[in-house]
Amino acid sequence: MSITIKDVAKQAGVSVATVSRVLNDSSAVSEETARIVNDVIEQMGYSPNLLGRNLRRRETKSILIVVPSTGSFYGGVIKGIQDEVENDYDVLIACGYSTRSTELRLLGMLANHTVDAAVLMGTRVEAKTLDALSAVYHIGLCSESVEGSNTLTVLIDNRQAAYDVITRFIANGKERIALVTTDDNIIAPSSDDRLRGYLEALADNGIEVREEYIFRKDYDFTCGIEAAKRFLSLPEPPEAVLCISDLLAAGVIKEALRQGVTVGEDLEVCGFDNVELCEMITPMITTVAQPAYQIGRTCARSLVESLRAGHTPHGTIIMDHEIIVRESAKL
Amino acid sequence: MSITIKDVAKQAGVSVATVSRVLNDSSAVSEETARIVNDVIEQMGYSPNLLGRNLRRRETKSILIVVPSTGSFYGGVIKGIQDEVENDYDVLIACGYSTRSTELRLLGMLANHTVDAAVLMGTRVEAKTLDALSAVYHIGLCSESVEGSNTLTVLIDNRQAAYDVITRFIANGKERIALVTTDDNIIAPSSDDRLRGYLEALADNGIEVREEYIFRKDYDFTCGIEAAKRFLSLPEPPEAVLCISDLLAAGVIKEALRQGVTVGEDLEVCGFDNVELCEMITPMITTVAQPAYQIGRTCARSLVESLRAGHTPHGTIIMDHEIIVRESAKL
DNA sequence: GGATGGTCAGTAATCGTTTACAAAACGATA
DNA sequence: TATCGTTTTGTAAACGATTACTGACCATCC
Repeated sequence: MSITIKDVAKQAGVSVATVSRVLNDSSAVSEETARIVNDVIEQMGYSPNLLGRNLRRRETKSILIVVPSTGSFYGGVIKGIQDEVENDYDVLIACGYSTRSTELRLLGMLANHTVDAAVLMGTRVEAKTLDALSAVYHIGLCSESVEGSNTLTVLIDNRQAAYDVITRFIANGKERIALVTTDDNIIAPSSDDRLRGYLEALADNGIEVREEYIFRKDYDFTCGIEAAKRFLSLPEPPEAVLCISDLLAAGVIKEALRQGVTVGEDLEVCGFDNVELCEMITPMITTVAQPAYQIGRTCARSLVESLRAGHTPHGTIIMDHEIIVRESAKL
Repeated sequence: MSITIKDVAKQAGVSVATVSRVLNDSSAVSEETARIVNDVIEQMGYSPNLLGRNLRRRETKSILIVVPSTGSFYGGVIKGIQDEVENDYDVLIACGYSTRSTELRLLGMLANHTVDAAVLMGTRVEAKTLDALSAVYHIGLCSESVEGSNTLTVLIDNRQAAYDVITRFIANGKERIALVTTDDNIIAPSSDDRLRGYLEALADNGIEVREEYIFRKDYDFTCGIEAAKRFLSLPEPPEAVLCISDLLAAGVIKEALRQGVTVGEDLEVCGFDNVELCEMITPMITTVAQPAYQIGRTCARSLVESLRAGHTPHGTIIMDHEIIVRESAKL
C-alpha cells in the first residue's frame, strides 16, 4: 500500500533507525548516508505516517478549535490562533453547533489523542464537566466564559463594554435607551454581563429601567427585526439601542429604515463584535470591537506554553475592547 | 499517564483482546464478561487511543475540508458534508488561505494518514499535481473546478447561470449590462465561466460588448465599491450589473446608494452565492443561489462511497442553480 | 600493540490498538 | 469417560514510527 519507513530503509540499504534519524535530528548520521536516504525519500515520495509517529511521541502537534457555528466573527480568533502556533501546530476547526453532545464528542479528541489542545468559543458544557476536563487536558475558552469555571478564558470585560456604550449614549443626551439581547445565557454569559453593564450604567445615571426597552430572544438578524418592530410600536420609542451582536443591530437598522426612521439621527444603534458586515450596510454600524485576533493569539500562547511546561492552564485574561464609531450611532 | 486498554484489561481481570472485543464487535464475548469490562471502562473513564486504533485499522474515519477563507459562504457546504457523513466520519476544517503551499501542506494530511479524504473549495494547486494526488487519495472539489483536472468536482453550471441572469436582464429591456468579476481565474475558474456566460448572452442577443462595462479585480466588498464608482462615472452608465459574488454586489449597492442612485430602479444589481448578507442589506440582494448544502452532501457521498469501494472518485457533477429575486434586481 | 574514545549504524523494545490463531472451557453425545 | 462441537478467552504478531542500547569501525595515544 503506502510507502513506509521500512521501504525507504530497504531501498536505501540502511536500517529504519537511520532513516528515522535522517528524518529527525540527523545529528548522528554521516553526510553521505543522509544524502542517500534523502534522495530515496525524495524519489519514492515518502511521507511519514503521523499515526505511527504521534503514537510513539505521544503528542500530535495539533490543536482543535470548536466553533458554535460557521459564522464569520470567529475568523479573527482563528487567524490569531493560527498565527501564534504557526509551524508548531496544525490548527483544526470543527463545528459544535451549540449542542452539548457534539461539543463533548469533539472534546473527546483530547482524550483519544487526536489533538493536544482545544479552544472553545462559547460552549454548552457545564462548569463542572469543563473543569474536570481542563484539569487533565489543555483547554481554552475565547470570548465567552463559563460561569463558575476555572478553565483558561480570554475575553473582554463585557460588563464594562456595555457600561461604556450606555454612558456615552447618556452623555449625548439620550435617556430612552434600549437593549436587544439573548435569553440564552447558558451559551452566552457575555450577554448577561452586557445586560449588567446596561443596568448599572442606567442606575449610575439615575435613569430608571423600563422593562419594555429590553428585548430578549436570540442572536440573529431576524430577532433584530422583531425587536425594532416592538420598540417602534411603543408609545415612547427608544432613542438609542444597544444590540449584543452586529447581526441584531443590522436587523434593527433594517426594520427602522423600512419604517422610515432615520438611523443615526432619530434612532441610534450600536452593535457588538465588529464583523465585516458593519461596513457593508448603510448606514454603517457603530459597534464594540473585540480584539478577536489578539484574543486568539493570547489564548493559543497560554495553551502552547502550558503544553510545553507540562501543566494545564487556568484563569481569566481580560483584553481591551474598543468602541468603533461609524454612522449608526454618533457616540 | 493516560489509561490504556492494558489498564482496563488488568483491572477487569481479562486480556486486552477481550477488552478490544468488547469495544468493537463484542460478538464472541460472554454477556457476563462484557458487563464487567464495560463497568470497568465506565468506572475508569477509559477512552481508546485513536492513534493506536487508526494505525492498526489503517483508516482514521475523518475527512478534511480545506476552505480558502473563514468567510460565510462555506457554511452550507460544510453542513452538507457534515450531515452526509453523520456518525461515520469526523469532519475537520482547515483554512488554506488561498496559498498553494498551505493547501499542499494540508493535503499532506492525506499522505500522513491524518485524514481519509479531503474536500477543497477552490484551490491554487495545479491540475497536474491535483490529478496526481487524486489518483491515490480521496479528494473532492466543491463549487470551484480546476481547469483540466479530472478530480471529483461538484458545482453548478456557472456559464449557464450567468447566461440566465443576463438573458433575463435583456428580456426586461436592459441593454447596458455590466459585469464585476475577479482577475484571479486561477483560484476561481467559475468567474471565467461566468464571464463566458455573460459574453455569450450578450452575443446571442446582438448586444455588443463594451470593455468599460467589465470590471475585473477581486472578490471583496471594496472592489464592489470601486466598480460602482467606475461605472457611475461613465458617460453612459450601465442599467444593470451582474456581480460574481454577493460581497461585490453589496459594494456596488453601497456606492450606488451613496451617489443617490436608486438600486432596483435606476440600477439593477444581481449577486452570486446567496449568502446571509443578501437579506440584511437594504435593498435586499437578488442573487444566484448555489445549492451549497446539496453540493456538500453530493461530494461527501461520492467520497464516502469510493472510500468504501476502495477506489478513487473522478468526474464532474453539475447541480442546479436558482435565481433568487429580491429587491436589488427585478429579473 | 593494546587501550581509549568518538562516530556512525543496527537491533529491538515501545507507543496502544486490532485480530489471526491457538487454546481452554464447557456441555452434549456416544 | 473419551470425544466432539461450540463458545469464550488468551497469546502474540502486526500497524509505522522513535529511541535506548549495543556494537562495529576507525583514529589516536601511551
